[in-house]
Amino acid sequence: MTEHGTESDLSLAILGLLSIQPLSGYGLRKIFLTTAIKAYSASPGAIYPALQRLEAAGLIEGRAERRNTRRPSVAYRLTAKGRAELVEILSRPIGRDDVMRRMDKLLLRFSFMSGFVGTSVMIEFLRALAEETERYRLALEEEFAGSAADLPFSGRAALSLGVENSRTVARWARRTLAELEKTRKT
Amino acid sequence: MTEHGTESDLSLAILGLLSIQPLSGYGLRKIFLTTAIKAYSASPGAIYPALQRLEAAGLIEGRAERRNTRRPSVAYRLTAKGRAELVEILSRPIGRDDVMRRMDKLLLRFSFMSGFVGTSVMIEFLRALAEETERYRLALEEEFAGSAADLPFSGRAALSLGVENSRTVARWARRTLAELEKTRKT
DNA sequence: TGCAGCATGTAACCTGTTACATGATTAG
DNA sequence: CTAATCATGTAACAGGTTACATGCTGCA
Repeated sequence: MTEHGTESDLSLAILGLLSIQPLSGYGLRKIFLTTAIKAYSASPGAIYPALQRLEAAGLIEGRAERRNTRRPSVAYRLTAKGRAELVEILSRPIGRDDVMRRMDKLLLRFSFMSGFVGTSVMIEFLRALAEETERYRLALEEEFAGSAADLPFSGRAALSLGVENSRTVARWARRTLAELEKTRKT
Repeated sequence: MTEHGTESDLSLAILGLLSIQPLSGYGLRKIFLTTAIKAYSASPGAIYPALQRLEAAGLIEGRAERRNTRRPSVAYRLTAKGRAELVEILSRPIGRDDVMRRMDKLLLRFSFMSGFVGTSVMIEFLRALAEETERYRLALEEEFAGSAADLPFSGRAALSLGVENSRTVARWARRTLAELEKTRKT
């Protein structure tokens, strides 16, 4: 089930960051502005409403800091429910659609996994990602083989970048999987 | 300037496809459902309103086919204004933000270029893409070097996939650029 | 005759963008 | 004291998602 207003990329990024440390809205903004967690809107018009939604859903909880001023900053942290929700999101199976259209979100999910879900979940995630991505790459290559002759130069080239990107992701997933399994045995 | 309702990925995909051949709403849907132009919503709730917006803006024009039935299908084609608009969109400069957050749109743009804009525009596009992507890759690598020690395993791994993806794109851009320049000389 | 696929559309809802507004704190 | 930065928010708008609704056409 899970409450509403909890399913966007931005919400996931917020939950993930708050799982590491409590942060204010502004603290989140700075992270979105200055680190590689790009792609997730840093605009106040997105962040503050998202925080309100997450708090209304009981997934995060804000405590006023700097009590003695009229404009207190609020440090948010995950609630137990929020932690459970994050685990649930991180543990979801990977579908073909995720690989085709939501690779960014998959990466975001993976980046928050360490220490939050067990190694077996991470292993399963990477295994499924490698498999689905390979499958998708094969489909793209078939399409390429079938239609390359009809496509203009730029269409053909764009499609072939799609193939290469899939290759890069699948290779990364297999390599990371191997690293993880090595660590586990040690 | 350019009218409203014309700037989304979906609108660009529609303009691009109609620049190749006239299509009905359903024809567009089928393409989104069955080819590599994934990532662009195939749902009627997105496509039909988008077509209405583009027609209202004077960029496309629908002609009723199958006149004698009560539910005619409508074949849309680009107007002169729509062609001009598409050329303008395809020719826009590439910014850092595009490379960080809108790579899909850049690829979509490139895929429609052949025959629609001159070789010099394509060359400039690829040159700028390679350059910006390289720059971005360097920034990611710097960030990786600076924070890898603090990051948990999965965060580090996700960041390193970001680096590899940038490498793949930059390499593709340089290679495609070389191909294009060779073709030109022939 | 009835079902699958062709074909078009609407309405409610959700969330991000842009632009604006406000006040507090700190460094020069 | 004043400018930059910290810090939080709202409102209008745009566009996509989901779900629903409708009717036609060809075929078994």
